[in-house]
Amino acid sequence: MSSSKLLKGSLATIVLRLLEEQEKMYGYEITQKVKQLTAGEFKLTEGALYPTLHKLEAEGYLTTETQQVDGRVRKYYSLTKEGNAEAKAKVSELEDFLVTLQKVLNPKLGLG
Amino acid sequence: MSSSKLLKGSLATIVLRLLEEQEKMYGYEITQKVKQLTAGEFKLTEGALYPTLHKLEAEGYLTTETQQVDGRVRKYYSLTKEGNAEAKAKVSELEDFLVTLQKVLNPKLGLG
DNA sequence: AACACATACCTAATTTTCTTATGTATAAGA
DNA sequence: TCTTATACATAAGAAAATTAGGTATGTGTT
Repeated sequence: MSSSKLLKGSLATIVLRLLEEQEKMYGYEITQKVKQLTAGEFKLTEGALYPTLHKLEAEGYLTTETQQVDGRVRKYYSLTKEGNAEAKAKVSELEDFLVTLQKVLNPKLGLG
Repeated sequence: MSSSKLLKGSLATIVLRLLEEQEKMYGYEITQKVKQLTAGEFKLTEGALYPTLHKLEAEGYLTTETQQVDGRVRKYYSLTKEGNAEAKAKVSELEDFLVTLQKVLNPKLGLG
């Protein structure tokens, strides 16, 4: 994920989250979805995305099926049962993290 | 920073932010402050912190002064003028990032 | 036809940033 | 004396990105 090099470590969570929303997605589609959702602020690079997808598949969180569309191959990813649980866990973990981060960035809010 | 291995890339921002709040801090103090602010959820390790402090100093964002307290050395860090600007910039950048991240994690809120 | 651009996949080298594991040294408390 | 806390530091390795390439098809433009 590019454009600010922040939040390294959240890409897998983002992918899992998107697949919760949308049953099946292919790699390129994911890059476009992120671009669209963030108005171009996150530019998910392929060098980051594909290895992440492969890793999630290897870990048993995603399954794939390949389709031919207009002569081009699309590899659709979807959540396995374990992937569904992992998605919930990871998103929850990330949200907790963001709340905690706010406590550091904005100490006064948390301590009165 | 430990305990969830998330948000790699935000440590420098956190350090700069804390030094905005408190004029002078030394390394160990920063680890304890983060621990306290996050109720132990973030465990800032020394292996991550010290190199970050050294880097920020090398970049001209921090200056140091050493003090002897109870026979132990403390190396106090404070923001330079450039460090002050960098702190504002980095915190702002991180906050923007978090807002954008929410759009991905919670698409429905952003798109109606 | 030639060319650029979008679609669609992929990997490898490098860099950044962390974790883990050490090492040094002093002070305080059991 | 031994452990824990304070206080600094570095080095090896892992994780996760960036950067930079590679292959291939379709579409639109000149």
